Amino acid sequence: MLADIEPVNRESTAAIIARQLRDAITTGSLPPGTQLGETELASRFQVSRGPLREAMQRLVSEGLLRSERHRGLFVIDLEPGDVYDIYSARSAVERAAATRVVRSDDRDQVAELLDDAVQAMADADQQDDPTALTEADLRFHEALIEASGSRRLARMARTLLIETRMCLSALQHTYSKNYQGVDERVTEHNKIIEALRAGDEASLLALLEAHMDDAVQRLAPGNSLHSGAAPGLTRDGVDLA
Amino acid sequence: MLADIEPVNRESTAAIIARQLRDAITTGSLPPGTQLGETELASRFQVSRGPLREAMQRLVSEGLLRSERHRGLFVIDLEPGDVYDIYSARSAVERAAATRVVRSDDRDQVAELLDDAVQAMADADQQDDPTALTEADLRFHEALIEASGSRRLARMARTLLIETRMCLSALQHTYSKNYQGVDERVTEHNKIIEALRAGDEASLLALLEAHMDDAVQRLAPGNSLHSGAAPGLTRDGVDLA
DNA sequence: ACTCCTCGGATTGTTGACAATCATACGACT
DNA sequence: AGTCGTATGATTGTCAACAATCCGAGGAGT
Repeated sequence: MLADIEPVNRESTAAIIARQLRDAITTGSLPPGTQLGETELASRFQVSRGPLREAMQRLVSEGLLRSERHRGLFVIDLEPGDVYDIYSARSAVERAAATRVVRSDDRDQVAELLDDAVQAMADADQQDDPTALTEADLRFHEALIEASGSRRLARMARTLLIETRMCLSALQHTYSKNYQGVDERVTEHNKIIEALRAGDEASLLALLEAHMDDAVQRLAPGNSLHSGAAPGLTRDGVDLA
Repeated sequence: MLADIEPVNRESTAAIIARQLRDAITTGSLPPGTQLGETELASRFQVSRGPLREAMQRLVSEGLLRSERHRGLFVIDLEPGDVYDIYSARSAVERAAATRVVRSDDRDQVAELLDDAVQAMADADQQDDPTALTEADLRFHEALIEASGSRRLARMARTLLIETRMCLSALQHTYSKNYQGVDERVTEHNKIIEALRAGDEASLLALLEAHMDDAVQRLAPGNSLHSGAAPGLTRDGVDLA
């Protein structure tokens, strides 16, 4: 009857602004290294500097902004080692999510959601739309994590997926030229869904891990997920900023 | 020579206050459900409400505080399902950390750090000091994560370990009465170190996973990590708050 | 030409005051 | 008695002004 009409205002101003800032970083409106001028942003959001600063502090604690005292807040710069770090963390989070999903009863429903995303990937591929392809790819992983039903995994993944997008934008050149990998990527996703449907946990996790490893290989060849802890400033000095 | 004298002020006020708030939540000075009155806290920190609010927004985005508009900020209440959620997320994060450590060259150094923690656990056990025992236990896991060298894993783990402590405080009764498990716990940790020293990744990960599973069993029997996704409001309605 | 100093503009950090909302107690009405 | 409406106090949300700091330009001195 009168369900889900509960939320009146409930969302704080800082939360709204924070979300918009995240979106701006995600879409590239705020590229890495950008300083966030308080006065300008405040007037753009039609609020005072107070609520804006509160919102920005949220992104600082999420690791999307870095704060330099008396100097300002900047969108983080991704260094080469971060590619590995991000994908390593994503691998952990998504593995946990997959584990929870494959052990649940809704795995078939989830599999269908994932199918949709992969279908969208294939479509985007046929239309030569690399942006849509990445979007669909990430939607796949978002759906997987959301399906896990874990607030904490979802929160961690949100930041990681934004950072993933930042990586992809920064390495766009490397990525679009590496265009031969699309079939492989679609196949990998499909195999994952297959294992999920079959309830084959071991295969599912192995495939997922391999998938993440392939992804990091495509982005930063040489930085394997299997290559020991914290490669740090590894290979070439490609500045991802 | 003149190393590590670089940081002059560099840490923002919000960061300092946020840390203190985290500590207060960790130690139980701010129990779950507590409302954080701004005026009182501000005067206690000797700052205005502005910086305090910024700090609190950080904890909100970390999930340690929950915000109700026009009503205030409260320390989160842990519901029964959260025990599973927290340990499931921790399992993922620590697994990733362990993977990175076992593949690195410093595994022996790390193993020694972990040995210290386990030794402290044994000492605490002999002195019948359950608080020190848990502290040492958590120090073990903190050391493991820090050794991974991943900023992101460390950030995620920080929150999770605080929430773990909240669980332990809330379930103190269940825990101290379950006092028979100490030997088992020490043994589990030692086996983990052993596998790490041996460089046996498969064993290490299996042991770690089993260890986390045992932990959740001790705290919330019936909620297995192997029991499907999102048990949610599972068994008895034990209010962890 | 180079370095150092100084000064001005601009930006961030902090504060206290004001507006809006909530919670509680009290009283009127059915 | 019970319920609804109202007023009051307290708390949160927002703002604009003030203080502190940083950055760059310009000039004096070597």
